Amino acid sequence: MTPPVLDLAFAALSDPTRREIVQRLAKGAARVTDLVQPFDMSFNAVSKHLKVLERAGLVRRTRAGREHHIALDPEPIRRIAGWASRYERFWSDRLDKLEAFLKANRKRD
Amino acid sequence: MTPPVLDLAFAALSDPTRREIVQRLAKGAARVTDLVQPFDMSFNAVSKHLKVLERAGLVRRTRAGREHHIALDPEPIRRIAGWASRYERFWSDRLDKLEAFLKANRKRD
DNA sequence: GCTATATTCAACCCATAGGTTGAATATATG
DNA sequence: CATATATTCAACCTATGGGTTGAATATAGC
Repeated sequence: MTPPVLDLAFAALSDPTRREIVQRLAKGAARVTDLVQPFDMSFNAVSKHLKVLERAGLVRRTRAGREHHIALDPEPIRRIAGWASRYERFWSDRLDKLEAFLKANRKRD
Repeated sequence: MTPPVLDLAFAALSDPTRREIVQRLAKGAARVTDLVQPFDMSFNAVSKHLKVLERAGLVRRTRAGREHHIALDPEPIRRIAGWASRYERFWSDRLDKLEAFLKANRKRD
């Protein structure tokens, strides 16, 4: 049973619009309207993207009157980095590995 | 124009079955049949997952007769790690950031 | 050459994703 | 109070995802 936290985080970040929002939020929290502004897309579309980010835990929402303040929560990104780091060892010697495999499975003649 | 390489890699890794396949491949290349075995799922379903991983560049396929040998290409994972590392700074001081934001936007009375 | 094995291709199904538009809701402000 | 602003909710549309089954294709081995 893999907890779905990585599922949601990876899925949320697979959309370029959402990654752009995350990047924007790295510079500081913002209101929904502020986040809509750079995009050529309806307000509602961005609002939906924010809900996806929120569900994935990448973003926290605090209501202040009629305004919602959206702040980055980098914890899921940290989890992703942790997951990816398991393959660091690979980043240097993948060609060696492939070679070794091909050698091991070479037809014996 | 963000090249879609991260889109594809993040999307591919959002599925737990595919992450499991990647993990399995970290131990060495394998044939399609070998990769199907651990899953309670049709051969064709796994074959489709492999195509997704291949399209995302996470996996390389070399045909050897009727067998296809699937090997991990960790480069996209490296790219993801690079993307995520931009938020490392955040991993320690996000609470400070949130606090600062709330303070800055506190109603003046 | 015939049969078994490894694999993809194609068609289909249903759920979800990403976008739209048109309300509804809640809070500010003159 | 009336109106403008900030935001979600709901319904809809089309495309894609993940799975199935049933071929088709290519290679291996007797």
